[in-house]
Amino acid sequence: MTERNYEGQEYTAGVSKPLGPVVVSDADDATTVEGVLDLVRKQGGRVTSSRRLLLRALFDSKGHHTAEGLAAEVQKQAPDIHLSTIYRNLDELERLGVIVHAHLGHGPATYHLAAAAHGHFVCEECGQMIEAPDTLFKGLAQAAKAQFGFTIDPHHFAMLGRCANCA
Amino acid sequence: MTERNYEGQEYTAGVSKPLGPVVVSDADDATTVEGVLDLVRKQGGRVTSSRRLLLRALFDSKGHHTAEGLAAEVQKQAPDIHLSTIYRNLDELERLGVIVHAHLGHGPATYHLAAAAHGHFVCEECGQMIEAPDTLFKGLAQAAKAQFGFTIDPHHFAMLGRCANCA
DNA sequence: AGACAGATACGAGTGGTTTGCAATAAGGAA
DNA sequence: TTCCTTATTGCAAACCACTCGTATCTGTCT
Repeated sequence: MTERNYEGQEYTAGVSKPLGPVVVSDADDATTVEGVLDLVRKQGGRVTSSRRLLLRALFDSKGHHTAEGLAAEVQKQAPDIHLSTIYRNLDELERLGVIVHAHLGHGPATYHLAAAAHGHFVCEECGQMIEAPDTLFKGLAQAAKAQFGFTIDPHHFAMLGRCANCA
Repeated sequence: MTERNYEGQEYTAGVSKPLGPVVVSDADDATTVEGVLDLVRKQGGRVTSSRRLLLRALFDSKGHHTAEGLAAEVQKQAPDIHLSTIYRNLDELERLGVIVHAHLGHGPATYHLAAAAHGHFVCEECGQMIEAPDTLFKGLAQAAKAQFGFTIDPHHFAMLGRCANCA
């Protein structure tokens, strides 16, 4: 079946975790802001306020965020944080496997937590986006594997088409 | 970002069409350069040399072409033809349904004859591109339709993943 | 041949992202 | 605590893939 091809570790799906007071978590627990920051530190990275604020924004609203949107969110707390810093941190978090980005159309990329990875159907007419469970791609995954030895990653680019209303 | 080679991929699947000598075709026959030019004229457009050269480039090598690649090809014959003219003509030809464009990765879009439309699998590692017959997407199409009423168009964005070698 | 609209070359602008660099600051050592 | 190293930041500029405004040119119709 289709799996993440991003170089991250495994994530248990659907875990929800109280944030609570800032307590240093014990392990490689990438399901909280502080857990990820531990991971960052462990990889030789440094815990900075832009990093923490960015993670906060990502964890607070687990939807699809553009870099610009995240910057705006972060800048509510710290207006000096530059868009290029956001991009660099997003790259870093993606490298660590904490987040992934997807392209839903011709606009900017969108970022979300890797744990919430899924496919996307986007209507070419009205732009409506549907989050598609991986099970839908099972047949395609098998066919691609059988015919070409190709392992699909259905998360990265949206599948375009027409939604029920527009078709 | 890894370098990708969209250009020069061979056209393997689907319709293959003899070009034959340049003979003005009789009807809406979009399978030859002159046939398309007839269509252009019929739509109120004008037959210009950049249009003809661009079509020649598209018909001569039926692979995936970037705008830049096509410009280079056209400019071999007529160096003054500007990239913006290529873009405007590609738009026009797409509007007429003669060509389509696809996004195979993070680089520029690629254009090819609409008659040869197909899905694409692109390896995230090595960039290899596989042309996927539409039949492969049948299961996904049915599932998307059944679950969301969504009609997929599997041609526009590539399906990323890992090829047999890189997996 | 003349008129008119569509097409062109050129250059400048745009959106989204990346990069070079000097200044700053995190985190370990002393 | 202070020092040191080097990761990170802010800023400006560059970058890529287009897109657009405009004056000029050229098919096409008459």
